[in-house]
Amino acid sequence: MRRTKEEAEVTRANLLSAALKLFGENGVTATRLEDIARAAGVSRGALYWHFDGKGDIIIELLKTRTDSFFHVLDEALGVAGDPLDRISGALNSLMRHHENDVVFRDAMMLEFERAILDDRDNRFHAYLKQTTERYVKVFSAIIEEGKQYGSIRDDFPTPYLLQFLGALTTGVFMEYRLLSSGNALTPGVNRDAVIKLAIEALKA
Amino acid sequence: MRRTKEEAEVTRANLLSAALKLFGENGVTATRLEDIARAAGVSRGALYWHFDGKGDIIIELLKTRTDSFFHVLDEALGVAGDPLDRISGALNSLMRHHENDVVFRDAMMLEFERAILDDRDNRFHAYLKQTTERYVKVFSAIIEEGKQYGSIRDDFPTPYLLQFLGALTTGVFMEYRLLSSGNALTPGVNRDAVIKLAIEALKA
Amino acid sequence: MRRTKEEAEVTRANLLSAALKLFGENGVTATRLEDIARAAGVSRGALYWHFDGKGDIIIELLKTRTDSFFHVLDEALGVAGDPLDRISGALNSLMRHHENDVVFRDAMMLEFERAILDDRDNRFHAYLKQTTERYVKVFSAIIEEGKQYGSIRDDFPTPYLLQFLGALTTGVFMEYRLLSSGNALTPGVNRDAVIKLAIEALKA
Amino acid sequence: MRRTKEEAEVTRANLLSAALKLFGENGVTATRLEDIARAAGVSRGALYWHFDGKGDIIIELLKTRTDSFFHVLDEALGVAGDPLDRISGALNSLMRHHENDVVFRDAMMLEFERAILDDRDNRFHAYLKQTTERYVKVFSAIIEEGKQYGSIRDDFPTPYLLQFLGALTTGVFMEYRLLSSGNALTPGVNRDAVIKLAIEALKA
DNA sequence: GATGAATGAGCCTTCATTCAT
DNA sequence: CATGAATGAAGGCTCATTCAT
Repeated sequence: MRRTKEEAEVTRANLLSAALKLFGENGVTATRLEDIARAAGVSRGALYWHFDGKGDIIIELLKTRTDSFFHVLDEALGVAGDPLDRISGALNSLMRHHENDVVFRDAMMLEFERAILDDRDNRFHAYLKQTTERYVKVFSAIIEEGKQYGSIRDDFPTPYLLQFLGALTTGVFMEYRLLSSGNALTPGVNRDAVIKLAIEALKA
Repeated sequence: MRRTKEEAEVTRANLLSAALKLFGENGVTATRLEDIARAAGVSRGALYWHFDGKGDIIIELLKTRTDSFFHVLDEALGVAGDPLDRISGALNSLMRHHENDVVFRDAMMLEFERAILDDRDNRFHAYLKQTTERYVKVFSAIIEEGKQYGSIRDDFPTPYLLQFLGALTTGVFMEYRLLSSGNALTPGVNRDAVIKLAIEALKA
Repeated sequence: MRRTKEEAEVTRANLLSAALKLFGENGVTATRLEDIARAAGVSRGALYWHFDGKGDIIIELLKTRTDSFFHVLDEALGVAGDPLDRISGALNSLMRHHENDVVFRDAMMLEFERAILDDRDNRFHAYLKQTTERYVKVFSAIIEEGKQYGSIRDDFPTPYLLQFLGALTTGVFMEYRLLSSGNALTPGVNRDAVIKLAIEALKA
Repeated sequence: MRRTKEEAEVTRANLLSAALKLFGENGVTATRLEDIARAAGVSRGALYWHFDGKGDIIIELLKTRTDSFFHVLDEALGVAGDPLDRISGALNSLMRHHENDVVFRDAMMLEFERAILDDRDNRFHAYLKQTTERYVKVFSAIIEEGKQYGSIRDDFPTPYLLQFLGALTTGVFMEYRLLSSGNALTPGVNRDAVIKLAIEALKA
């Protein structure tokens, strides 16, 4: 069957979103290409026309993930005002997306997959590295800004504060993930409380 | 061939520790029974003499994990003095073990494996649940104690403080994990800083 | 590699006939999927493309067996004339097929495989039941007809005559089977004699 | 544990009867040595002390089978009187044993196991051959005797009558077997009717 | 662009057999 | 005599990947 370029694009997009959904639900390893193809309504052969294989799909998704993460982050941090408030807003925004946007959550969780972490041929490493570095840069900047501004404490080196913030964020993300597996510590995440406590810890 | 009862116990122990090590290094899914057996210096058949299969090994390891986790935790919390100091000490102890004791770290990380989280036949769920519940109980108690004692803030419900603490701990654990994959935010975890910030956030 | 639909059908048919042949020669249990695939000139993977596994192949073969058995039987019984003669003709026809058509013989013998008889998950049972019931119905009818017609003895209930006939048929079939294993009672089956004796026993 | 000679004999006998029972219930192939040993209350090692392996057990059982079969047969045929009556009695006796003596039935059925029929290394063949030949000799003799006596028809060569009789017997045995698998033609075997019909067919 | 067919490597599991104790 | 531990050869099945059409 000959298809137009637009139809092909649709197929490609369907494959990607099907893959992300299934990766999120069942994990990268447990998701077969067959599953992805079926969910996208095409055959495995079609998948191989659009992508070079499983790894290629993952890379595409990692790219998208970086984009959507920083899109949310930049928007939240890019407002005017006290940097600490903006950090608070950013945390809130990230967590809200995690809670409400399943695509966003699936994309974030991709990062914690062993299949990606233990990247034997270093295919994915670059994409993760890139995110990490940008994350560090963005947050370091705003923390520095907050110190200058006077709202963020000055008695800790920025990397330490960054680490505190990063760990907390990661931990909350994991809680969301554990919630869907029924293994979370508490029956739900109280966004406001966690953020308030984090912000207080950073406060000058 | 191992013949005596003691030698068999050694074989069994070797299999378990080989499994834990390999699960930690390469992930549960990527670890083949063949790998475990070879690392333990026996054949796959021997593995099946001691265990019912991969799942059975995982369950044994999860049991051990619970034991070692609470062993560390109880010891750290079980001293006299200000509950907040004891929490601080417990965090320190857990993180130190994570840093220095690779067996401990591998055991802790087992919990975040998708193969275990997405427990289709609910074989592992009970063991995770058990840990989670005990963790909640232990930490809730000491937080309450701290409130009574006057060193922990009283303006947040205990579950919220617990969640904050839990997320931070999980996040730091993940950082250790990411460090070994080369994907951590920072080149190392500064234990003291993270703990100090966390404790300050809880302080009355 | 077979690519077109027709070629795929050929592959499928080859797999089935190879399976039947090997089941007949070596038994169901002793036949490996590898053997079947190799005999059909394809890989084991191809086998799994066409069938769900060994059990699925068996079911297909059982279906075919029912068809070919009743095809032979109906044709032989469906002529005009004395029912007893028609029974005689049917026995003759079945035995001749057993002697000359190795595919027919293998298909018939499938039924006596323990792997099929001791059908733990009741997958095959339905197919056997179906054949048995139809066999009983067909032969009961013609025996009744023969009684009416006056050529078959009336002093025995039909089920008893049916049983006599069935046992004799089964026994002769087993003889053919034993012949190929070199364990038969006699160096060959004398069709005419056995049938004549059976028919005389039934005669009014 | 050191055991006396008598105890060892008991173990051996237990192993044999456990094996026969399990072979009868689940088939030779599906019965594991582990099953046999467990049913006999010993370990697999013990089994290997008494026997050389699965094949050795089968051979022992085949020997016993021959003995018990001819014991029943000889006793029934060895009376005085009309040979045809004695054949009738023998059939009755064999069928009665099949119906009532599970050990006898299991022993008889052993013969139809593929594992034994398709004896690749010809280990069992001799034992089967021996039975077959003796069976042929015994029945040929009594048929000849019946012809002489005048009660058995003279218009068929003895081998043909023998074959008729043998097939019928085998067929009835199979019916007993199928009964326990739930696949028999009729809900039970009517011994008297089948025998009467067979005898009439042979009658002079 | 897409499909259906086929490959082949790899994994889990079973089980007869061996053997030190 | 008997046990428990261990071996190793298969066998069934899965799945990423290839490719003619």
